[in-house]
Amino acid sequence: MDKIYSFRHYEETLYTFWEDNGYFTAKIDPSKKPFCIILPPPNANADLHLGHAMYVYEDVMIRYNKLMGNETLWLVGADHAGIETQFVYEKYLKKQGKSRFDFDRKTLFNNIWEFVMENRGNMENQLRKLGFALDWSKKKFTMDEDIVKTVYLTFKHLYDDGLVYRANRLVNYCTSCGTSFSDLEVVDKEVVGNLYYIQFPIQEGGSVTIATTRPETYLGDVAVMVNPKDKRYQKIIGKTVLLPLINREIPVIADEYVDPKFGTGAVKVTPAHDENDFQVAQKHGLWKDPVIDFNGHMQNTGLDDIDRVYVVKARKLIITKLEEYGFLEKITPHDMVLHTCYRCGTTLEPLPKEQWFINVKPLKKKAIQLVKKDEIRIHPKRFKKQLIAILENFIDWNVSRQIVWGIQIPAYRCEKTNDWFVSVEQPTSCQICGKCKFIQDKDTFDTWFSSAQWPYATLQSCKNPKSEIRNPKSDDKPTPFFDYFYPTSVMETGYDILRAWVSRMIMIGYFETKTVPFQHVFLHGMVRDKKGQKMSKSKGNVINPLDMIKQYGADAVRAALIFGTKEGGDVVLSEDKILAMRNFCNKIWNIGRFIEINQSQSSSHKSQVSIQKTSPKFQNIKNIEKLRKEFAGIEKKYHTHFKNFEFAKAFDLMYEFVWHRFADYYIEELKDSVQSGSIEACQEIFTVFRACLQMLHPYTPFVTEAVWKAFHDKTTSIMQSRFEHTNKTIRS
RNA sequence: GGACCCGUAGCUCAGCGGUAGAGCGUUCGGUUCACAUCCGAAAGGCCAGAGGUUCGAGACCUCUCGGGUCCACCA
Repeated sequence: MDKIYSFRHYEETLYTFWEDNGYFTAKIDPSKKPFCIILPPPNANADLHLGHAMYVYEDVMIRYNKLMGNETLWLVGADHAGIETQFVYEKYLKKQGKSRFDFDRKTLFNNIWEFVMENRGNMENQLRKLGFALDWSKKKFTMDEDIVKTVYLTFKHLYDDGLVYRANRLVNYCTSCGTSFSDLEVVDKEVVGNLYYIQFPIQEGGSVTIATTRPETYLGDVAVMVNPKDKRYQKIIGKTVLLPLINREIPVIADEYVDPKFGTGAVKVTPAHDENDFQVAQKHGLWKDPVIDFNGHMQNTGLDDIDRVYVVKARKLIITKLEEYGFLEKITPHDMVLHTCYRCGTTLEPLPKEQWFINVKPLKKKAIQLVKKDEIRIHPKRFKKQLIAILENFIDWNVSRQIVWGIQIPAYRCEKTNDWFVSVEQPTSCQICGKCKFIQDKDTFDTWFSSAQWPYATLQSCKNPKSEIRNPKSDDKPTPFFDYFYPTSVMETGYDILRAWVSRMIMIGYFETKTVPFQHVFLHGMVRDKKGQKMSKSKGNVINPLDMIKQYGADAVRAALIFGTKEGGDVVLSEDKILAMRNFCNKIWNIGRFIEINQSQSSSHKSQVSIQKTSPKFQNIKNIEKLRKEFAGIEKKYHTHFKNFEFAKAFDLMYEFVWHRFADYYIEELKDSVQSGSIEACQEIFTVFRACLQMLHPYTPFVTEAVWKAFHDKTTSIMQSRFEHTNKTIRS
């Protein structure tokens, strides 16, 4: 063994060794306990960042379970990441002086497909560099044919159960990007805007002043609304207001919703352009078609010189006009939040658009039950409350996206009746009228809709290598891996996507499979820099995991993400810490080297050994026994931590023990007798060290395997070994 | 407005009812003898503040102050 552990000589070779010899490949073994984790699929098109490196927790669990003798599957896949990827591709097009409008739908889709496929390998190799024990033989992509089919089937099932509906709802629409966004994708921007006070004349005499930040939308108003308890306005409720400049008549209505303290206490109601107004108007049975179109231009306002004018410009024109005619009372500055497009920064326009929605009420009810009853257990515990709150507040899910890069919604509109039907297979004839040419919805699914099905969609599509004969009937195909590994054991992901992903997997997963998609959820924290700031390119504090791996080795980077952290807490990562962990890896290596040197020595001095044996040093025997006892305690604690999902604690424990107790104390104390060939001392040190290698292996797989091979047949792996003391120390 | 997390050594963080800890940094002393990517030693803390529970509180409870995150609302 070399003086220093040089990870560069080992990492790639060892990973290839593992992969080629099938150590990552899951089989179906009914005699073993299955343990399965589905890797949250990274964006196929993007490089990994430090957040992805946090999936090391999954590797820790997988490798631990392998050493426990369980049959493990860590399933790897890639996400098409709809909006994100299309955005990246469009930037790429822009560099070439083109845009998405230069292509038809099909060509654009195919181009993005090729673009993604070219880049996909990067991400996969980066996962390998991290040492992840992923089963590459079963890798999946969210746009694989069989996955798409599953997604279609789920949608059909939801549709058949009456949980899918089409509704004219307000969506956050970006008039520049030409697409709508989910609430989750909206970026809030705090600005100082204006509050405009406008006088509306009342037909019966007098006037009422309303305050608004969006004066141009008054042309789409359906009512003026006041609080029924507001004494100032009691007498105008039920009267008729004449909208300035156009003289359209609208009623004054009353609703608790109005806050009397805000503005003047009187509010204009514009159902087509404001989410709250939309809801209130619906309650009162009021509606008026939009006065802003999907390109951001005014329409149907009743004012010829305003129609077809861009909305920002229209606002100025209208204000000038209102002022000119004496309707504008005053303008005051006002702190407000703009909903903006995360892609281009344009202020999003709430616009009514027909979309597909999923009624989540029954789904979330069941999901809440599952979480509350611990059918799905959340680690760390504090996230349980948070998840329940998230589920309780879940509103109906808009799954339509107006982009090309995604799974096209399998919904078809009859040209004759305008009714819709949903079909998993490409229909040959209209299922409504039977003869028309029907048109498929142009929209694609929200990426999270396919992600929500990932656990069962992937497992169902895993082929059993032994029984390739498959039933052609799609609903009745054999799904041995699904049967064996589902529900999966643990879903491990960042706490930031509890809402977007975890909650939806539970809802959809249960709906489709009638069981939980995973038994445990383990959430990791965010990676931050030395100062506790989020890493971002603009701050220039981004640590590239691959650079660090190149410099310090994968084991060091992995260990640095875990060492000294609290479960679910954010991780502060610095180069210093990675360096410290590299030193620890070297320490592991050198303990092995010490043992190796002394083993060969003691075997060459066999004659001396027996002499040594007849003259026992009581001190050393005492130390050997002390070590044995102390290590038994460490083993017990280690396995308890794993049982409690306290992976960082288990690692901290090993770090402290291996370095500061085992190496610094015991080896130093027993050094003399080891070097003079004491068999007892050598054996005990080797036994403990062997077990330590196994216990460290989930965290630092490379160095432990490299050392392991130094003591064993080179064709074997530490991954074949099993914890020896497990029966004594833990109960399953 | 609702919820959650965090204030512990110079810095970044562990500690979850019983003698204040780690990594990095600092100071001093050590390399033929596994490792200088090392070893030994040292300095450095009213554990944010105030009450309370307890024989005993960084730890549990209440409040205050300070930092962060998520959600809701914003005419």
